[in-house]
Amino acid sequence: MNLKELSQHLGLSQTTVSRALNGYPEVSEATRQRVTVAADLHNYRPNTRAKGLATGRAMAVGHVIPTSTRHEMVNPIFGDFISGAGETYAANGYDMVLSMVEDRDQPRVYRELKAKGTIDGLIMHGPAVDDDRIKILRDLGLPFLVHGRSSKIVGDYSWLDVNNASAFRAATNLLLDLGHRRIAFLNGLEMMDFATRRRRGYEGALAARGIASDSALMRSEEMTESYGYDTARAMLTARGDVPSAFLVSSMIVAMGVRRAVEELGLTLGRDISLITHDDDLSYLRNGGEVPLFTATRSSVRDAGRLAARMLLDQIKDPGAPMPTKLLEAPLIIGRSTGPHPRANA
Amino acid sequence: MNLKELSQHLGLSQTTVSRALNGYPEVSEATRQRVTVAADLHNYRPNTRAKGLATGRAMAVGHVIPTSTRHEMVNPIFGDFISGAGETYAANGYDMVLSMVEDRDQPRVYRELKAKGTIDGLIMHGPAVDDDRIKILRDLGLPFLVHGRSSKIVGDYSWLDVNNASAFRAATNLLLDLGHRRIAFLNGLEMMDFATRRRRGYEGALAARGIASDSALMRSEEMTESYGYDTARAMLTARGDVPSAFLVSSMIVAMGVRRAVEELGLTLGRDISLITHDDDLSYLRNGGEVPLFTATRSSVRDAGRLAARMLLDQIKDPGAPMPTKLLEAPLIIGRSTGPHPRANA
DNA sequence: CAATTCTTTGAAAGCGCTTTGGACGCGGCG
DNA sequence: CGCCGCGTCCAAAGCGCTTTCAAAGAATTG
Repeated sequence: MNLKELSQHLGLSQTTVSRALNGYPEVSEATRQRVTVAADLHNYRPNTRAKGLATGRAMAVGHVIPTSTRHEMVNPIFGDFISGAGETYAANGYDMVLSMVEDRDQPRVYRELKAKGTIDGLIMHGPAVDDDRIKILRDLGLPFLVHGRSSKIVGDYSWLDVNNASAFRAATNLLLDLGHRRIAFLNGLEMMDFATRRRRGYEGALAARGIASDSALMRSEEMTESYGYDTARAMLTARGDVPSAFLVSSMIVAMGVRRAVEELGLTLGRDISLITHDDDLSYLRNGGEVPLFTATRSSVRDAGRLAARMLLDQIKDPGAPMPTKLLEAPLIIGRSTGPHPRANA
Repeated sequence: MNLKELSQHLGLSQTTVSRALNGYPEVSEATRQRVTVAADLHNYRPNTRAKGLATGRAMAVGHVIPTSTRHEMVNPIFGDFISGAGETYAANGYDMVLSMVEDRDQPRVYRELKAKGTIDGLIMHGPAVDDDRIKILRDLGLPFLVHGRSSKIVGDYSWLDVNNASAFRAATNLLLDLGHRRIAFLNGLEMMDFATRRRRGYEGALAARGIASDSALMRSEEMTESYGYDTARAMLTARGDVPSAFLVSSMIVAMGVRRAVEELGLTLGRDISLITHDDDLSYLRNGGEVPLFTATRSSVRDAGRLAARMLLDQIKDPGAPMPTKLLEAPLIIGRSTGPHPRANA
C-alpha cells in the first residue's frame, strides 16, 4: 500500500492525503479523519526512502563504533549506550544505523555516510587525546556529537562526557582520607581521552596532599579482568612497599583485582581498599542496596539517552550553539573500602 | 556532487555515467575509465535513498534487539555479535540498522520496518521456546534469520545456532567422568530457547548414567555475577550433600561462582569443579594459553559474521532453501576442573 | 556496396513521496 | 453587484537515481 493507492482508494489526490497525514492545516478536519482512519486501516506507512528523497532528510542517525585492529575489543559499555540512545531515537521516529569501523577507515566512512546521505547526524565514540576525526567531521558539515572529549582539539564541537577528572579526584581523596598513601592506579589505555583525565584526577589529588605519584603504582592497559588480576597480584606480592588501595577504571578490572586480593587471603575493604568506576551496565550490576565496590558511578545508558537527545536537537536546529554536557559521577560507598589497616599503628 | 552534475561535467548522459559506475557492459572501456576517474576525483557517491527508490532495494539489514521491560538487560553478547555481523555487512556494501525494541512492540516494529522499506532483511535475536515473532516474520515475507532457534515452532525458517544440547551434554559427561555426581546447574532464564536446550543436555547426560536430576541443584535466572555468587554460596554452605561441581551458562556467572568458592576457602579445580559456556567475548577473555575456566566455547563474533553472510545470501536469492547452521561448541579444558576430591576415598 | 548486426550513447519514464503554484467555490465587503 | 480573501483541494514538478526503449554510428557480412 502506497500513497498513490491509498489516495485513489479515498478518491483524493496524493497531495491531500500527504497533507492530512503530515498534519498540515490546509485540509478539512473531516477529510483528515477519513484519511487517518483509512491509513491505519490499511496499515499504510510512507516509504522512508521516497520520503527522504523528497524532504532531503534521512530520519536516521549513525553511530560509528571503533574496532581497532591491534586490540580487537568491542567496548563493553557500547551495548548499554546504544540501548539508551536507541530509546530516544525510536521515540522520535529516527532510525539508528551502526557502523563498526577500523580506526584507519573512519575518515572514509564519515565521508561516505555524508555523501550517500544515509544519515542526518552521527555520534562519534571513543575519542583519543588528539583525535583528528573531530576535525574531519567539522569539515564535513554533518551534525555530530562526541561521546567523550578530545583534550587537544581546539574549537567548538558538541560533546557529552563524564567528569572523569573530578570523579577520580574524589575517589583518590576518599582513599587518602581513609589513610591510604600507596594507591595503585589501574587505568585504561592512556591514548583514550577519558583515561588521561582520570589520571589527572588521580595525580592531582595526590599532589594536593604533597604525595608524589609513583610510576610503579600506575598501569595503563586495556580493561580486562586478567589485567586487574595479574597487575594486582604482581603488585601485592612484590617486595617492598605494596599498595594498600586500588583505584581502577572499570568493573571488569575491579573483578580481577578482587580475585587477586582474595586469592592472597586478603579481604577487600579491610586489608585492601578498592574503588572502581562503574558504568552501571545492565549485565554487570554493582550489587544491590549496598554496592560491592565503592565506585564512581555514571550510567552509560543514561548517557546514551541524553547524547541522542542532544544530537537530535542539533539536527533540528543546526544554527544553535553546539550543545555540551558534563555529567558528574558521584562516589557511592560500597564494601570495598575501609581505613588503612595500619592507620592507627 | 550528484549524478546530474557529474554527467554534465563529463559531457555524458546520466545513463552512461550510471552504467559505467555500476559495471554494465554496454559502455566502452575508454569512457568507463574517464567516468570512474572523475567520480572518485569528485568523491561521488550515489545517494542511497535515490538508488534505493529506483532499485527497490534498501541495501540495509536490520537487527532487532529485545529489551524486556521486566529485566531491562541488554545481553552482553550483543556487542560482539553485532561487531561480527557488521564486518560482513560493510564488506558487502550493506548498512546495519539497529532497533532496540521492547518485547510487546516487536510485531509492530517488524511490520513497520517492512512497510517503510527501511531494510531488505533482518536478524532476530533472543528466541524464546515458543516465539510468535517467527510466525509474524514468516507472514511478512521479509527475509530473516534467527540467532538461535525456537523449539516449539514448526515449519521452516533460517537460523544459526550453537549446539547447546551437545555442548552441555559433553560438559556434564566430563564432570561425570571426573567422578562428580552432584553437579549444580546454573542455567539462564528457561523461557529462552537456548537455556532449555542446555538443560536437556545436562539432564540427558545425567540420565544416561542413571542419575536422577535433583531440582535442588538447578537454578534458572538472568545471568549475572551475583546470581553465580549467591547461588554457589548458598549451595555450598547448605547442610547435606553439597555439590562438588558447577555447570554454568556464562562467564559472568562463572566469575560469581568462583568468588563464592574462593571466599569459602575452597580451590577451583581441586575442591570444586566448574565448567561454563564461553561466548569468547572480546572483553571477557577466558585466560590465555591455558584457560581459567574449563568451558564450552563458541565465538559469538564468528556467529555474527556467519549469520550476516547467511542472511545476505538469502536476500540475494529468496527462492533458495532456508539456510540453517548448527555450530558446535567444543569443550576446552582449563584449570577449573579436576577429579572429585573424594574420588578415591 | 548495400544490408545487417554490434557497439555505444541518450531521452525519458518511473520509483513514492513532498511541495509549489494554481483552481474552484463560497461568504463577506465595499 | 463585483471583488477579494479564505478554505479546500489538485496537477504537476522535483528529489537522485536506474532502466527501458530508441537512435546513431561503426563494424561486419554476403
